[in-house]
Amino acid sequence: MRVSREKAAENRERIIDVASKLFRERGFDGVGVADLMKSAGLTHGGFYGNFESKDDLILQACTRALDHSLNSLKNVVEHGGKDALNIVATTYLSSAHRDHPGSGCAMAALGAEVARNSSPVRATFTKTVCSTVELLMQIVTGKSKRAKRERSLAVYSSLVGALVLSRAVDDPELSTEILQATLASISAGD
Amino acid sequence: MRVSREKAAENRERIIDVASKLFRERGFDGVGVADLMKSAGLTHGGFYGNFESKDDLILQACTRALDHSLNSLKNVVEHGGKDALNIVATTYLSSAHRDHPGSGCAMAALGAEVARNSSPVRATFTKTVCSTVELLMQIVTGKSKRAKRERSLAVYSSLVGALVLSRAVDDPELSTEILQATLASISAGD
DNA sequence: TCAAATACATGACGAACGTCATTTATCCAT
DNA sequence: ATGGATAAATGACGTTCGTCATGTATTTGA
Repeated sequence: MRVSREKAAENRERIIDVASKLFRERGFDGVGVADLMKSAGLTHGGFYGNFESKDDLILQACTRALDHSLNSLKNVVEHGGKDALNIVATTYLSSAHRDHPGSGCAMAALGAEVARNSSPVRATFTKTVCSTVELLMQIVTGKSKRAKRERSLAVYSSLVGALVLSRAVDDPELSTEILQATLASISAGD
Repeated sequence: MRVSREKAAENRERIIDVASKLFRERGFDGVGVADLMKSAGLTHGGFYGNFESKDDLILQACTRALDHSLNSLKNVVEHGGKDALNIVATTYLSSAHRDHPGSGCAMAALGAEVARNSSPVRATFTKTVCSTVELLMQIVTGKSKRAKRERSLAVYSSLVGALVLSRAVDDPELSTEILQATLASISAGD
């Protein structure tokens, strides 16, 4: 079966979107190509017309997920004013974010797996870390640029770590406690 | 082929040790049963005499890894005196730890994967988080027990997040910067 | 010393994996 | 309107996966 030019492009986009969601939910190895295509409403055969390989798709899906997060952050930085850091931390450390990894931070969901991946995916993650830190520097407090950068890195670490911990833990109460303690620590000015 | 009673027990222990190392290095899905047994010097067939399933081994390997980390922490808490927190943070945020996930913190290496695992493994991780926080409470500063607990949770999040980030990143300089910024933030008393 | 117990090896199973050649059906350009 | 281009479906490939039944050799207990 064939489909219009634009419908085809739309399908391609949907595959990437679905992949970026499923990878964050189940990990790279937890999603097969057939799974993926079915979730996008297609059959597995059409995959290699759109992508060179699964690794190729992983790269594109990660890029999309990271870009999306970065844009959200940029938006808050630009329009959050004085409260920007608080907004960022509160949103990131919300139970909603914790409970929906598929639409959340790829760093927290896939960071550990990416570390094992020697491929270009790591480069994309690295670039995102750089950009994220630069954005955070605009909303953290600090006497010097150096101090702001240091604090941005520390805040970023706290955010990612808290999310990973809160997701790994089985006890809802403890999970929430982790998020709130980290939020308090960040809000306290560090 | 058969082997003495104690040699068999020794083999079993070695399988768990090797598994706890390989899982942390490659993730649960990244290590097959055959791989594992070969790394332990055995063939894949003997596996199911020792373990009920791969999930069973995952549980035991995680328990071992977590216990080991917890014991290391306990040791520093008991003998580290005034500098205990600094020793913990410096060790945890060292390049050696970053570069050797196979013998390092299971929370940082497997936390995201465990979050997807509904099994008893999550319960083990939860218990370890509880114990870790209780130990950290003995070495952090804080006016009240409540404040100490909050700070312990925040420190724990920082440690895990910094390690995940530093491993995900491709650029050695940035990676080290993440570790040192987080260390500085923790040492600064928060 | 000899029989029973058992630790590991061998080899096979169905399922799922990533990949691709081929076919089918439809859009697009002529 | 028609023919070439092409998006997706079909179905198959060789691996590798987790699992297990069976075989074999050795240790252990009587």
